Amino acid sequence: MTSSPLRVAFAGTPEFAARALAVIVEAGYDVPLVLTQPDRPAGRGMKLTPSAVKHYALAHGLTVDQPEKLRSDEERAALAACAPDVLVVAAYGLILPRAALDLPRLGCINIHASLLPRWRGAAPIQRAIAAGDAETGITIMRMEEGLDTGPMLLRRAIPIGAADTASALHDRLAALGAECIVEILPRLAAGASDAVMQPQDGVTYAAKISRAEAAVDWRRPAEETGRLIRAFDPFPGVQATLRNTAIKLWTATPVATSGEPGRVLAVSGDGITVACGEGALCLRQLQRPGGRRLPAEEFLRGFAVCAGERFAVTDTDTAGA
RNA sequence: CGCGGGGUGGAGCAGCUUGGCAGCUCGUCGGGCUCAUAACCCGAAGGUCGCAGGUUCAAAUCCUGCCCCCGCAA
Repeated sequence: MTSSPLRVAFAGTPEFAARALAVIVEAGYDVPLVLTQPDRPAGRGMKLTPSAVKHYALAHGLTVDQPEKLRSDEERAALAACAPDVLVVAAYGLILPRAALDLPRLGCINIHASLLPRWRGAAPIQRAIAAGDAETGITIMRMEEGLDTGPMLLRRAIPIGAADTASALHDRLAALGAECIVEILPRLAAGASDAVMQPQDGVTYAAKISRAEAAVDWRRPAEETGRLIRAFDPFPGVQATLRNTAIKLWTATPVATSGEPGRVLAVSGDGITVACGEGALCLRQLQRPGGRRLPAEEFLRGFAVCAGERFAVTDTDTAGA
């Protein structure tokens, strides 16, 4: 793109990373190698499925390497051989050992979907929504051996809307991350060294989403559960149990009434109002096993719910049976 | 061959096990009633029962193949 086009190797796996790769390619950089995770069994039937990054790379004639890890010289051979100026890493899912970090002439930089040092780690988008953060953003940083601890090159914030789901926020952050990476590459090529150390205060970690978190706890405040539902949309979804049937909750808005946690307070085409530990949630979009997400009105046609019924409050609570 | 549910008027579902008139709730349209009123009553329209083949006097239902959607799991 300039007199000395950068050789930009890329490492990433899901859709978030694919967006960044796309703009790097479109910006005209020489991308000699794309690293992505090995094809994994995924989806129904557990068919071996290539990552979003691999999909893009192959469609654009890029060279792809899919090592299990990057610990051995052999696994790093392709990366070493392509002699990149810089390695851009985005949601790759593999630890880069020092030997890998030292390979590119200008080092490795990472696109992270949070305002570091808040939400270092695997699930920054979901954690930011679940915690009720007013804003989040993208941080481009130089990579070190620590988990998302490197000095920051660029940091850009966006607001989190009151109705934002992880899906919606992911898309905006992916676009922002893509913007940021093509903004920073020329500066890096010009020898910029204006990286800022991350502050020691305000460090939090965004743990991976665990299965257990997907079960709704009606004893929690309605506001908190409402945020969790948005944070876990589309994956893994927040699950409730009524009459022994697993029901996923997709859209829910906190309302001011209250009652015994799990108790159905009101039912209308507008939604199903369920009491929480603090306040209540009006469930507006639900899904039962084998079914699609449905607006409350349509859901109720196939699964009648009456005021006074009670959702199971814990895993061992059979009241919802 | 990871496990499982499903495709039936516009929407959501039942019917399939044990083959025998296409059913329910909602919506739509027409009429009635007139403070149960986001109600009630009467009537009507609207469906190649996912696709293709097979068995049968007869298939939404049983058999075979295919397409599509979804839950679990990862």
